Amino acid sequence: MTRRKIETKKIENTTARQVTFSKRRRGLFKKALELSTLCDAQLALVVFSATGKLFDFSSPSMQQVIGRRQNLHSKNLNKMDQPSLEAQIDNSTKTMSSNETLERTHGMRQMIGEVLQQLNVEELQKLEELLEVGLTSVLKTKEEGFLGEIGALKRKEAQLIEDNQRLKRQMEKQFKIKIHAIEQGLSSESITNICSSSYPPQQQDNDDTCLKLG
Amino acid sequence: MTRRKIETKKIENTTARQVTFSKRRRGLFKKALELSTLCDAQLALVVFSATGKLFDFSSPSMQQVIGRRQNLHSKNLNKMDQPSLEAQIDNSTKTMSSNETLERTHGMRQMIGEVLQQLNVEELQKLEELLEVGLTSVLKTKEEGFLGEIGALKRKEAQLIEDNQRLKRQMEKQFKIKIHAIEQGLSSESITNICSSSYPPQQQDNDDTCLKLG
DNA sequence: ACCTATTCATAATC
DNA sequence: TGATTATGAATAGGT
Repeated sequence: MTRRKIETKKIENTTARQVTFSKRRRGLFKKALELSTLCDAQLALVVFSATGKLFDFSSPSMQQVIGRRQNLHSKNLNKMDQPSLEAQIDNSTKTMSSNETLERTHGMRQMIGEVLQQLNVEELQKLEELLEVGLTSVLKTKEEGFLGEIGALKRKEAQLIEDNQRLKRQMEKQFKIKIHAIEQGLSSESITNICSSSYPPQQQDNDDTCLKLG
Repeated sequence: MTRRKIETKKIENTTARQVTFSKRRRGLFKKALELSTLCDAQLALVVFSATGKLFDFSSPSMQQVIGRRQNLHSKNLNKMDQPSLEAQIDNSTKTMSSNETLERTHGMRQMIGEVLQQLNVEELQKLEELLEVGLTSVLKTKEEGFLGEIGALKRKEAQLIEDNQRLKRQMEKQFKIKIHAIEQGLSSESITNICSSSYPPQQQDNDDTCLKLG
């Protein structure tokens, strides 16, 4: 917002967008740090660039800030319908007689959210087995589905990138041929069978495109 | 940063701190929104004021952004080796700044074994249910993360398709220019049917693009 | 909540 | 990338 005002809309030019992203990201993280420092606030900031790179900052730990928010959130949900995690633990503690145990269990309640957040897939699966919960196969299936979709999209992306590069190379060739033809004073052979083309998919999966000339 | 520069340190005066918090919080959220809009970035911002009030913003959903980050995180952890649950808790403890939380978490870790020993069957069953609920919520977060990743890939794909189309249009222009140049020196018959296209589908999804020249 | 005097952030440019 | 700079924004201190 300086040499000229800019409207708050997606920047279409890719390189300009990346440059702006870098600059503004730095600015944003600086401001975030300042806010948390100056005002003693807890803060978590997570940013994914359009290219998929991760940037984050938090104070104190990401787990704590995110966890704190999720606790609040589940409390609010609790007011409405189903009993929250919290309520369930409270309920389970009612049967305990010893204050000591009660307090410990209270601590466990807080711990559960934080610890579970940190488990990776393997450990979650181990825990599931340990608890003899029968969810594993279902969840695995679901997860595999996501992984499959992501894999497919990535392959598609790779193909499109390849196509882009090919198109660019072809454009270069076209230029050269054109220049050559013009320089040579245009012999007819030079353009015989000059074109056979097929194009990458446009919308769904396959879409053939033919250049109409003349 | 205006009538006078301010040093980046906690503002001791309470009211001044609150005023600054309000002003800067607005600024920060505005910048965050701008970054996500201008640069097509995924972004999550969570702020707790010193008084405990929550402010947040995210694009797309908080679950998607946070989940995407956590998926990445556990992916990275998996690349190295399999840190035990214990090791992860130790590790996470290191990142915590608050002594209170640190001690609490430490205590909780020790507690796991002890408490579990003391629980009766009924309590164990309740804990089991509880953990199941916790697991479900964590896995939900994980799923949301996949959705975030899928969304990002789809945008990327759309962008690439757009680029492809633009390149195609440019190529078409080049052909026309070239043909025009040629027409000026050649009979029109010589360029009749100059273009024949073939579309050999190569893979499953995407056609290859190939111009045969000269 | 509103007002500036300043400092800061950053779009355009190279 | 990394600098430079002109300019628009954010905001500290004051009312």
